[in-house]
Amino acid sequence: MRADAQRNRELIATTALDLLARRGPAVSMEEIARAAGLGVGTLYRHFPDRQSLLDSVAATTLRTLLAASRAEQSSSSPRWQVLVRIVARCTGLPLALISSLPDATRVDPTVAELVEEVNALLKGLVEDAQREGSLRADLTGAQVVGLLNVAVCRPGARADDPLTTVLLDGLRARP
Amino acid sequence: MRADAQRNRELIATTALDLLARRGPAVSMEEIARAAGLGVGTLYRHFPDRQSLLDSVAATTLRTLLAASRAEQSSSSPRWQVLVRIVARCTGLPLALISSLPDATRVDPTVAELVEEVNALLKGLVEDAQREGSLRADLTGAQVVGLLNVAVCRPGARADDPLTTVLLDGLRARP
DNA sequence: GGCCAACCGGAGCGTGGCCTTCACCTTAAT
DNA sequence: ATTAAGGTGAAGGCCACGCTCCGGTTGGCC
Repeated sequence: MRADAQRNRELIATTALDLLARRGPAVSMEEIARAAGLGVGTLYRHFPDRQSLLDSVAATTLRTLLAASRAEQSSSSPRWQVLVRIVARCTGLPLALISSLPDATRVDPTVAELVEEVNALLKGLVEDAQREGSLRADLTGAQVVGLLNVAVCRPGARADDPLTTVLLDGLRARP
Repeated sequence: MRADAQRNRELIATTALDLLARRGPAVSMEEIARAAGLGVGTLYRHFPDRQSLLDSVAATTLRTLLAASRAEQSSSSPRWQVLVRIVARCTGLPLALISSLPDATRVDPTVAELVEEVNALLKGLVEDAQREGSLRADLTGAQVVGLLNVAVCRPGARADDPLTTVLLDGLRARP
């Protein structure tokens, strides 16, 4: 593969991720192309169609997140700290957008599996934190993961958002 | 006006509000018509175009909310209780959707003014609660109103949502 | 009951945006 | 210099949505 081709392929992926995170899942191919400083045709040279581009971005992002989360998980820090760090990593990622907004039947099986793994890891972590006594115990693991999804994986979210801060404080166990 | 016409007009308004709250601001005229058990033509008999229907729904909703909020505000309850009750009333209303999602220039001036009034009232209430010592003081009134908007006025939100509960707990002042 | 105007229905038109293609041009690599 | 891989963006095709319109229906009134 030619050097410029590889550069452009990565440029497309990172630009698409950025736009998806900032403007939501409805970004058009032309928007991505313009933001990357390329023509639309170039996008189709690298990805057979729009869905493939989205799936590729989602898979890469999820794999990175999963690896980082596993590393974080095997640390000896309190589970609460681990959870906070993972949440910080997740903020702004278009995870919920990719996993739930397009009807769940059409998603790439690889992506679906990765989403499942991330959710399972998060759920386990939440329940561990509850056993540790640092996270409020009046919600199920699935509920916590669900509310993190809608609060944290929304377009434009940032790790130092007031919403993220307040939400994490609200998840802390009460004395 | 004939009796069935008035019934249908109200049916359209309530159905549209319900769908906007549950499915977001992109609901089509045909979706609203189907959900109301009517034809599309009937919608256009009562509202000249889609925007008018949305504006009408928004104005009615905002007026109701504003009246209820003012009543609540003049009660003698702690400001925190007042705020919680108003938030409960707001959950699920497509307020942010109507006020911010369509570019702010095209909104009906009446709606824009009502949104402004609601936001001002909320901001004042938040600041009063901060002075009262019941609401955390490390955020500006505008920030709190902003996060309430995205958290509470999202499609599918409910007053007993885990997210709403956790968020309110996170807004409580710490001992 | 009978009349009429108001009302309802939903197929269909026009439009705009979006994905995708393709014929031609550019450029990296040898 | 050569050549094949890569890039371009205007044009095509498609689809969903807003909106219209006319034939059928229904409520109000004498």
